[in-house]
Amino acid sequence: MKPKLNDVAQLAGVSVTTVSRVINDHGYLSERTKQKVFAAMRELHYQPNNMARSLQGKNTQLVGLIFSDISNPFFAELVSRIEKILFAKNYKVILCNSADDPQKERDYLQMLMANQVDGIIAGAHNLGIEEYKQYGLPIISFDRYLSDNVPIVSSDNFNGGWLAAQTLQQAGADKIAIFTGKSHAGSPTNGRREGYEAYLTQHGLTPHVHELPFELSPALKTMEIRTILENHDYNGVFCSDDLTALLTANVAQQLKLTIPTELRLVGYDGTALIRNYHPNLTTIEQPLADISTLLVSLLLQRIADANCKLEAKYTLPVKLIKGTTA
Amino acid sequence: MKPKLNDVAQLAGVSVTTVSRVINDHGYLSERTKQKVFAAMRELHYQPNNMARSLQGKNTQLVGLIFSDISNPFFAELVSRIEKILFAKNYKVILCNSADDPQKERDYLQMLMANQVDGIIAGAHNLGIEEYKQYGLPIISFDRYLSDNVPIVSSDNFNGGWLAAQTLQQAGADKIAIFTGKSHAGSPTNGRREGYEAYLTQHGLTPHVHELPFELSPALKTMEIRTILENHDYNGVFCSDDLTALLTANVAQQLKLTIPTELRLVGYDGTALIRNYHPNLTTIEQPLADISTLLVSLLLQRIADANCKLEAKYTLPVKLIKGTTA
DNA sequence: AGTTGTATGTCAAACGTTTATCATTTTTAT
DNA sequence: ATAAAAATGATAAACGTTTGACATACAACT
Repeated sequence: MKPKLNDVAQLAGVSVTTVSRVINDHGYLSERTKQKVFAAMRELHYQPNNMARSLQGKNTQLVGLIFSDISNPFFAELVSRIEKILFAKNYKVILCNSADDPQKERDYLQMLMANQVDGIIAGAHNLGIEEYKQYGLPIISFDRYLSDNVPIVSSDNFNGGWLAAQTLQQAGADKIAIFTGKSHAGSPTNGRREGYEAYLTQHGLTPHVHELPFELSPALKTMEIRTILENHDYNGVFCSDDLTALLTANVAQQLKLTIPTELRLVGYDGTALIRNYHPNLTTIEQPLADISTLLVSLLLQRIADANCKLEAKYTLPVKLIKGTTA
Repeated sequence: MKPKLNDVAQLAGVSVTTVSRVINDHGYLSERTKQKVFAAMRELHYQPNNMARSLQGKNTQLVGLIFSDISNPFFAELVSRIEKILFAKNYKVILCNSADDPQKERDYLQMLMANQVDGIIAGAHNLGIEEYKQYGLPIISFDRYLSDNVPIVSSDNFNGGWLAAQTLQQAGADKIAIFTGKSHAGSPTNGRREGYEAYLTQHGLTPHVHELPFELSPALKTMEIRTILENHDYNGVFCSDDLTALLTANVAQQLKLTIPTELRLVGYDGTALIRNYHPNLTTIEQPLADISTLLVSLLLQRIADANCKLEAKYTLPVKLIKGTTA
C-alpha cells in the first residue's frame, strides 16, 4: 500500500504530529528532525494525500478551466499559458471542453464543485448560465459576460475592429466586408464588429456584415465564403478570427484573387501559431500573455479573499501585426 | 456553508444512511424515498464532496494527462479528444504541460500521485524517467517508451515514413531529404526516418537526413531550412511534422521554388487543423480518433484491473492524405 | 401463523490528514 | 541554579462520506 503519515513517522522515529508539523511548517522544529523526516519521506516516496488534506479544510489547489474547445489554437495557447502560470503557483488545472453546449457546461460546473476546486476560469461561448451565480465560488471570465459579480477580462475588441478596418482602408480598400460569428448579446465578436462599423461609417464607407455561424464546419464555411466573394466585389475583408482569415485566403487563391492587390485581408487573434507559421497574415493580436497573467492574478485574489473588490471589466490593448495581406 | 449529506437527510426527512444509499444505489430503496431525496438534493444544490468520497475508498475519477505542450495543435487535438471521451465516461482530466522538461515531468507525476488520480496518459518527449516504474499506477503512453510495463500506443511511424518517401518519388522527386527532430532513443520520429531511409535505399536513392532540434524556435528553424534548401538542390522534402512542412513551404515561397513542380513536400500528422486549413498539404495522417479511443480504453482496463495483461505496443495504421504539394 | 423480502433507521468505524490541547523533555540564557 | 524558550509527544476531535452490523417495521406470501 501507499505510505502514509504514520509510516513516515515510524521510519523517522518521531510522532505523526511532528511529521505533520514538518510538512506544514507549523510550530517549533529543529533542523535535525526536519532532515530526518524529509529523509524518511524521500525513502518511502511519500506523497501526502491531497484528498485527506483538503477534507481537513486546506485548499485543493485545483482550478477548473472551462473553454469551448482547446483544439482551437487560440484556446489551446490560452489554456497552455494559464496552466503554466498556475502550475508555477502550485495550482493544478482541471480541463473542461464545453463544446459550446450549455448542458455540458452545467455538468462541468457541477463536477468542478464536487471536486472542490478553489476557483474557475471560464471562457466558453454560451450564455444564460444562471448557475454561475449560485455557486459561491471565485470565477473569472474571459471575454464573455457570465453574471454580475464575475469579472471579465478581454482585449479591446472595439479598438481591434476599428484598427482592422483602418488598416484595410489605408491599404487601399474601399469595399470592405466583415466575416464574423453569429452575434448574440454578450459575445466578444460584437465589439469587433462595432469597431469595424464605427470606423467605416465615420469614413463614409458602408459596412457589409456577413455572419458565419460559429458552429459551421470549415468546409461549409469555405463554401459560404466562396459564395460571398463571388457575389460581391469586395477588395477588403476583416475576419473576426484568424482561422476564418485562412479560409478566406484559400478561397481567394481558388478564385485567383491576388492578395493584397485585389483583396486585402485582416484577421484577428494573432496567436503564436499564426505569427510563426503565417507571418504574412496581417492580424490584430490579442495580448495572450497579459490576458493569462491577469486572469490568474484576479482569480488568486478572489481565492485569497472572496470579498475582494474587483473591477467588472478589464480591457487589455490589442496590437496590429503588419503582414503582407493588408 | 455548502450543504452536506446531513442537510439533505434532514430536508428529505430521512437518515443520512438512506441518502447515502440513494446516492450510491446500495441496498433496498423505495421509489418514493428516492424521489424525496433527489428533490432535496436538487433544492439544496447538493454536490457530494468528492474528496470525502475518495478518502473513503472510492475512485477519484481523475486522470492525469502529461503532454509536452498543448499549444502544439497536434497535442491540442489529442488532448481535446481524450478529454471528451473521458468526460463521457465520467472521468475528469488534470492537464499537465511538461514542456519537455524532465524535472517538470517529475513534479507533475508527484502532484498527480498526491491528487490520487486513478491513472495517467503520458505523451511527453522526455526519456529516462525512472519514476514511472515505482508508482504502482495505471499508465498508458502515447508514442514513447517509458518503462517495461507501460503499454505504448502509436501510429505506424515506419510505414508513415515509407509512404511519405514513396509519395515524393512517385510525384517525380529523386533528391529527397527528410527534416526531422533530434533523434534520441525511443523517440517516435525515429521510426519515420527509418521508414523513409528504407524506402529510399531500396529504390536506389540516397537518404539526406537533416535534424532540426525540436526546441528550436520557428524563426530559427526557418533560417536553418532556408540554408539547407539554398545549399542543396532537393526536389522533394519529407517533414516529420506538419508544422515544419508549413515552414518549409514558406521558405520555398521566399526562394521562389514552386511547389510541387520544383519542390515536392510531404508532412506528417494530419490534424483536423491542417486538413481543414491547409487542404493542399500532402501529409501522413495519424488516426487521432482511434489513438484517443484506444488510449482511454486501455487505461480504463488497467484501472478496472491493475494486473490485466496488455500488449507492450499497439500500432495503428496511418493514411496518406493526398494534397497538391506532392 | 410464521416466513420472507423490502424498506428504513441507529450507531459506529473507517479513510488520511490537520490541529488544538496538554504534557513532557531538552536546550539555552541569565 | 533557575527560568524561559524550544522541541517533541500523546491524544483526540474534526473534515464529509461510505459501509457494515444490527434492529425494527410493514407488506406479501404460504
